[in-house]
Amino acid sequence: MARSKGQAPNCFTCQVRERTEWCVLTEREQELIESSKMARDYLPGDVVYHQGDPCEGVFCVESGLIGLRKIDADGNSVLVRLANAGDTIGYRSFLAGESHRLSAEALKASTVCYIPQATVRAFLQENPALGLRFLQRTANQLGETEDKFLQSTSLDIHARFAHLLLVLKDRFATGVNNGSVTFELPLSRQDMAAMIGVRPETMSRAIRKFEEAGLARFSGRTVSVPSVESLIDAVAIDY
Amino acid sequence: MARSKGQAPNCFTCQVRERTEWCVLTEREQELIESSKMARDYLPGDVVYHQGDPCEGVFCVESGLIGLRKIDADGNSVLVRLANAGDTIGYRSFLAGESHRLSAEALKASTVCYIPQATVRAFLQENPALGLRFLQRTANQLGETEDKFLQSTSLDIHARFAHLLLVLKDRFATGVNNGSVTFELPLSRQDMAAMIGVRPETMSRAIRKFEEAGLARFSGRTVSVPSVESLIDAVAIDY
DNA sequence: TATCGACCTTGACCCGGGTCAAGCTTCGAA
DNA sequence: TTCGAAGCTTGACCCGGGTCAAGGTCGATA
Repeated sequence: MARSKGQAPNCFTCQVRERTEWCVLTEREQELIESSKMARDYLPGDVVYHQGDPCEGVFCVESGLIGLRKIDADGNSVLVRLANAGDTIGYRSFLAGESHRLSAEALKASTVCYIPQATVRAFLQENPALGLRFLQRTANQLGETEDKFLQSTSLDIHARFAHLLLVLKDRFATGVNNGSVTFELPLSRQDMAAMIGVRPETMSRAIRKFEEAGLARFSGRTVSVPSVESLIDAVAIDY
Repeated sequence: MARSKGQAPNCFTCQVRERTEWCVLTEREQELIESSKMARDYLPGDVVYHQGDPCEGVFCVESGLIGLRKIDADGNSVLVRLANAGDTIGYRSFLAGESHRLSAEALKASTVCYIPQATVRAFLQENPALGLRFLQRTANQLGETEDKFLQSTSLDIHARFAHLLLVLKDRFATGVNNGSVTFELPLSRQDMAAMIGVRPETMSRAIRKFEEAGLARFSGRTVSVPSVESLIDAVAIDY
């Protein structure tokens, strides 16, 4: 499981602070966070929190990659969202005043800071800007999630898969060479399958189709997309 | 289309004020809203705003029922959410700083107040409590929408339909007589079909199945559910 | 009162993708 | 170095629900 880190990371030197919701805090408030937060390292597979756990604070990903997943009664796990460095997680449940609806699990080795409930609550009360940043973030995610729902009923599997690849590309591709991209998937096939709402068998078949169509090449977790344009077309066009 | 109302409603006498996010405003702030807002009446079918319209403020439903729908490229319309008296709508796009992603249309005769952008923006900046209320609301909806997505891939049509009926019952049923409920649907079959992600033909067949199974009786837009228990079972059990 | 257009229902057909079963690959542990 | 478990792939089969087409119902308008 997770271990405490040798040298604790520090919010002032945190590489991603500028890109988080917390950047609107004053110097004094940042000091407060610094003194109340706790940082830990997680290895792939380590769990940050379990769905159903009471929500006692929020977590800020300093580095690595965290997967948020829902596990249903039959044990099927669905990857709902990915959290990069800079993302704050667990805040939805915190804000809604519920226990965690999702589990958070490290997909890559990660460092995550824990910020206790009382600290967050106090900041939200006194600094409207922080709440507004979270409000904006939550509103955006709500829109995205609504779209995802609409897509799941209106688009067929191939379109959804193409869309997923485009999203993953934006997130994980380092560079593009005249339309062609290669990147490393941080996900198992099963997770990808669940993300677009299909069975693993169907995911396999979709991958084969994409290879045959020349839309993408898959080798283990490495994907290369010769033409991003074609992928974009595949979202819309039924072939 | 919409007409101005003879006697403008007033936020102080507004029947639903206590149940809205706005109830955290101070007396002075409520006066400000009162002076900057505009109320209108809408008849069924009237449009409050269209998807794609720039978002220039938020709307608060004083009475009636508003449907929020998404219309895709092929003209298919999907009812995404219902807004009762007391609900504020258009705030998601406002908060995310986008144009409206959905259209709002009166399903029953309704009175809706318009609160301009500048007013809302000012309140959010100065009164953290208002932002927190919206934050809580948005966080809840995000959770619900995520669940809806998960259900759309894990539950079959009958389970989803049963679930929809339970939700509509909670919203529109006036009373329950020892397990049996009768209520009036404010929706067309097409809208119900779109809500659970199926075609109208499939909705028809599902209705027939439910009648045959004795789960519910449909007559026009009137539904009666002899046993709420059985409906709840139908969500989980595959029959 | 007749007509038109939405909306709803029903039947027939078909296909996308779920299910089941078998074999393969990979990787970690003994 | 082998073993076993988990994950991935492939094939065969089948069924839920989409699609197409043909009425039916109802309310609004002339």
